[in-house]
Amino acid sequence: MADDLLTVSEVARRSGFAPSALRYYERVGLVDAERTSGGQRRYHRDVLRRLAFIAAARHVGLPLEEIAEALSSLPSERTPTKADWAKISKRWRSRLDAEIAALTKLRDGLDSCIGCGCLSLQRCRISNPNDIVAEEGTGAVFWPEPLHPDPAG
Amino acid sequence: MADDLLTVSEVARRSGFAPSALRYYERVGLVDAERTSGGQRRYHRDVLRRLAFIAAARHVGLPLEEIAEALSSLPSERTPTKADWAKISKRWRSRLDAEIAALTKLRDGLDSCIGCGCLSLQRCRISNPNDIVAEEGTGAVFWPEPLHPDPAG
DNA sequence: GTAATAGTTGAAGTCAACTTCAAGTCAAGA
DNA sequence: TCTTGACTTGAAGTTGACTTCAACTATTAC
Repeated sequence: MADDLLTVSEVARRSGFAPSALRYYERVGLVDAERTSGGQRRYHRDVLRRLAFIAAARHVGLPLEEIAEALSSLPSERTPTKADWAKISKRWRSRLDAEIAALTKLRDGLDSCIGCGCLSLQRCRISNPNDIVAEEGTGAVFWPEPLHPDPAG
Repeated sequence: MADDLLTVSEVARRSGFAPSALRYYERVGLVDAERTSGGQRRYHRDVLRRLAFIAAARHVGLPLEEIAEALSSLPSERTPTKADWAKISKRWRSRLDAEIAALTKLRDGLDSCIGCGCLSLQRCRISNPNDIVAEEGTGAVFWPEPLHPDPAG
């Protein structure tokens, strides 16, 4: 432990992820680790930053695949620099902005729907996603785009 | 079809949900339907409003269970009134506000984390959820509360 | 050296939210 | 009446993100 590498339980404790999750993340390529001669994992400190990023993204419901894609822009050999992280930050800002916008739209739409008393299903934005346009045969929907993946695949 | 009840395919078309999803929602108690003498489903128009609400909530990643709980405050027999929906709207406003706040915090935290150059893992909010407090033995995390369910149950 | 604790693997299980399938039944128009 | 398309069911399959298990091996403290 005088070494600056971390054991799996230490990483688990400090990242908040279960060891089984860490192994899973390694399997799918989200993080990696060195091995001792005996085959046990030893993590670089950098992994904590990666895991914090993963936790943040998971927390708001983003799928691992998307997270992996973002992280793939980080260099694997050297410790990522500020510029490396800035690139991810920039890309994610618009992603998060979109999510925030969708939620705001839902919240305000819900409010205005109730507030305006338009319970007739005729022109209410929230209560009438496909209904009006159904006559026109379009599949157009009120929502901007699917922000979360279809859980059923 | 002169009747004011809707067939499953019509509801599917107008709500955007697949028939199999509608059956599933019925099984778990999110929607209900009458039956013809032959056992086929016939939906009241009200179901479209319910389904629009479900679609909206699913769209932003909320789990069916939470949606079911919200909908359970609606009367099952009579058509829900403005006041009924207002109750849901009110409860959900704070839920959505929390979600929006979390995303905003993440977005701004990500920005400031990169912006401030604090890549030392010492005091960066986003990069350091558990790490600092780990020494104090707390499991405290930067994030306000889990907004999305653990996919692994 | 030895016990206790921590770690390893692969396979299988779990959960939500559905979809797909097979085998059949219903409803509506010509 | 009869055919065609819509509908029914229960059971099993799917996906993502893990967890749990069993059987075993490493590391560490004493």
